[in-house]
Amino acid sequence: MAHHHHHHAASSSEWEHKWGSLAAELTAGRDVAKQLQLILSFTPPQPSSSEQAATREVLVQKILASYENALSMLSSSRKMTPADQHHHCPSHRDDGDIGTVVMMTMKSSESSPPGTRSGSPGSEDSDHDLFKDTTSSSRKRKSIPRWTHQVRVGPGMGLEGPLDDGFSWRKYGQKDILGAKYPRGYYRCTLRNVQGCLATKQVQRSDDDSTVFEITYRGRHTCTQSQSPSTSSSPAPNNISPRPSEPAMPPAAASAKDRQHEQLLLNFRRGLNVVVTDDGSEFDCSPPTTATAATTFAGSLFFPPPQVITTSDNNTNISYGGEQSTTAAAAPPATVGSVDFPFGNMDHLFDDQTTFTFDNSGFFS
DNA sequence: AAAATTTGACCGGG
DNA sequence: CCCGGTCAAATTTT
Repeated sequence: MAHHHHHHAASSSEWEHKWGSLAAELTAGRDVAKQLQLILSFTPPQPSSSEQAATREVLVQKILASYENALSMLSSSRKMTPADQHHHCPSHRDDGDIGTVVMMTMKSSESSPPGTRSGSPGSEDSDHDLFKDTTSSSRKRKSIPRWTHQVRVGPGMGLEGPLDDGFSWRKYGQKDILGAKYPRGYYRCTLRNVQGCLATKQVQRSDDDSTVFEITYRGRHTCTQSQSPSTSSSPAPNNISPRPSEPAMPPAAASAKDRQHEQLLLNFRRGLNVVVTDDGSEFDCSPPTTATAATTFAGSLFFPPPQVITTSDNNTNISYGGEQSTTAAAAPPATVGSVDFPFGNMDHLFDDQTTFTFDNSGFFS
């Protein structure tokens, strides 16, 4: 009954494949757990059930800790050697959960040299971020914030996923990518010429799973996009992909700013310190040493108050400390990660003396 | 008619 | 020179 396929090579890749899927799945779980934690933190304090609130937090924290531990174990046990460009589909959940964010990756200075593998975008991660050393003063100056969502659309269902982030895009190009089965579509914010919003995104259909889209965003919206989602209660039936080899066709839906905030908060939660120059390019800055003021923000736990540093260079430095994280004592992710903070050109919006005020939703004003 | 997409040219980094 | 990202004219969609 049990097949003992222990062919050295063949099953090896399969093993790696499974391994990658595992990592991806874990990462996804962790992210979702983080979201839940976030949501909980936003929940207004219920005096009547303060105990339950505490319990909930504890529970979520345990879940998160489990994920973190599993991930760290996984990564310590085996580091994903980029030997083959095998692309693993990130998740196999199907319980009616369609059109969901599967995974998000953030890389600033990602280089894709024309070498062995660069064909498959989204160099697999699933662990890297925790151990990124940011402590080095780091003056990388040139990288435009870039993060990738992997989105899966369900057949026959209206795609409500982040394929539509609530923003309106205009396609300005399409390119065949070497080694990719499907062309890559280039989109930019419709209000580029109106408000100078430099946000762009590119959509790439996955090579093997045509239900998976890799959406890479570059730059953050500076425009005041209308979220106006409540136009009609009955969302028009959107055809998902009319023809093959067509990357994506985002309809229109809701929650623009919500999503934005959500993402921003997620970014925050991962711990970061960011600098934005007037150029629009981002700039790493030294981690905030004032971890002493680990005040509870947004009603509860994690991130310490933000630190806004404005240089005389008309550059705006927004630095954030890492998370305080009360996770299991085993794996303290107290390391401060470096994440790009994608603001567009804030030059128009702020002066070098503008004071940023972060509200509960993580945004500024 | 106006707005959005298509598609080859163009351009810059590696 | 190759590859990927963008421009812009032509063309299609609304």
